[in-house]
Amino acid sequence: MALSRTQIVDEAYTTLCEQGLGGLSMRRVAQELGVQPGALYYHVASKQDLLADVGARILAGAPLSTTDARGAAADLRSALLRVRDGAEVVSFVLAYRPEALGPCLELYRLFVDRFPPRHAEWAARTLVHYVLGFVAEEQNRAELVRTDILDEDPERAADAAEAFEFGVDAILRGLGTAGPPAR
Amino acid sequence: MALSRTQIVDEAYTTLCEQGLGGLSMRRVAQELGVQPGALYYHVASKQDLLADVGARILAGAPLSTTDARGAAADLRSALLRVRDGAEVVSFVLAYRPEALGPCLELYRLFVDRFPPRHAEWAARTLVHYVLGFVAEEQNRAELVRTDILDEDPERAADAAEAFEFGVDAILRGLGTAGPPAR
DNA sequence: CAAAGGGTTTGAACACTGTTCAAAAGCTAG
DNA sequence: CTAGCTTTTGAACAGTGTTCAAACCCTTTG
Repeated sequence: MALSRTQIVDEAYTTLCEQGLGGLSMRRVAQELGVQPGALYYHVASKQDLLADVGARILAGAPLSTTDARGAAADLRSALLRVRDGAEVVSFVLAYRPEALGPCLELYRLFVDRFPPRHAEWAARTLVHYVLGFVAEEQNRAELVRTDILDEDPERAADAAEAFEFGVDAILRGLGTAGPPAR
Repeated sequence: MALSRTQIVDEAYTTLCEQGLGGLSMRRVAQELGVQPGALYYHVASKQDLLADVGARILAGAPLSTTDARGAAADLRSALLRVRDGAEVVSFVLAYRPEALGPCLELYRLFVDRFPPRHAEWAARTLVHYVLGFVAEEQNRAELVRTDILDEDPERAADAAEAFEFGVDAILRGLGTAGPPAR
């Protein structure tokens, strides 16, 4: 059967899940598809181009809540955590081709009735930047643990969800959106 | 003169400023020092090890305010912006060797009299994650512009500082720390 | 049925990357 | 001057993203 862009993105996504960003090479994807590396470049302009689609797929896997910002942030975090180095990939795509990340920026709808449009977008980005920063560190650490460069830190791991929510709640409180009352 | 670790870190820092992370290779650093690549590995365990020191140097360049969280966030952003891909490097080091980033995590002192220690650290990390996420996107975009993959967006660039402060203020408001009153 | 014309894939090459290690070189203390 | 230690070399290993002429396969036309 003829190779297709979708097939390549699928394989890249799978490889990313299994091997992380460090193990995701064009050559490996090609090999997994039983094809020479050069063949990929007929369907895909560059590795970055391919990554943009992979980033979109990461977010497509778990749609964000459209009614509750607190829930949406949690949804985003767990979508990212499902894929090794998910935050790093999505963070890159956010700069490279933000339009590929539709669902992510749809988040701003949650703020649009509380802010002028310009500020609603900033509010959404504040939340997204926090989530990406938080999960990027989480996953960077996980990769280092996997290669025995770092020891696991069970205490930190156990607190991760709570620490994450602490930040989300603070941000939402500051944005004047629904959240638990200030303590 | 004999090669030294400091000399290598200096050269790596300079190369990072001039060429970005994509142009920072062990071979290039070696060449710039008039030395064979292998020589570096007598003074440095790995590229990651080297990057940890470079990350520390990035932050050392501009010490953070120790009295004002809003100012400290701005200081952190401008320290990162001074160096190409500064946020990506520091973000990695935050996971790889956080103790090398002393000044960055000292930020938590600003929250220590308002929260129990555990929460003070989370508060500091919330701010740091946001700043890193924000600047990482800024700089990723800048790198893509530099390689003509993206067009410059003057409108976004002009608003960057304001957007950044919008987020910082929201976070600090949510954390219950000094900041402008809610609008 | 054959030939022409795509679209698709190959195979090889280019110019790189981080890292290792035996051997050589440089230097200093005895 | 020489033994011994620190430092550097040079070469190699096993990869990386990307390009491109040439070959291949398949469909459509004569």
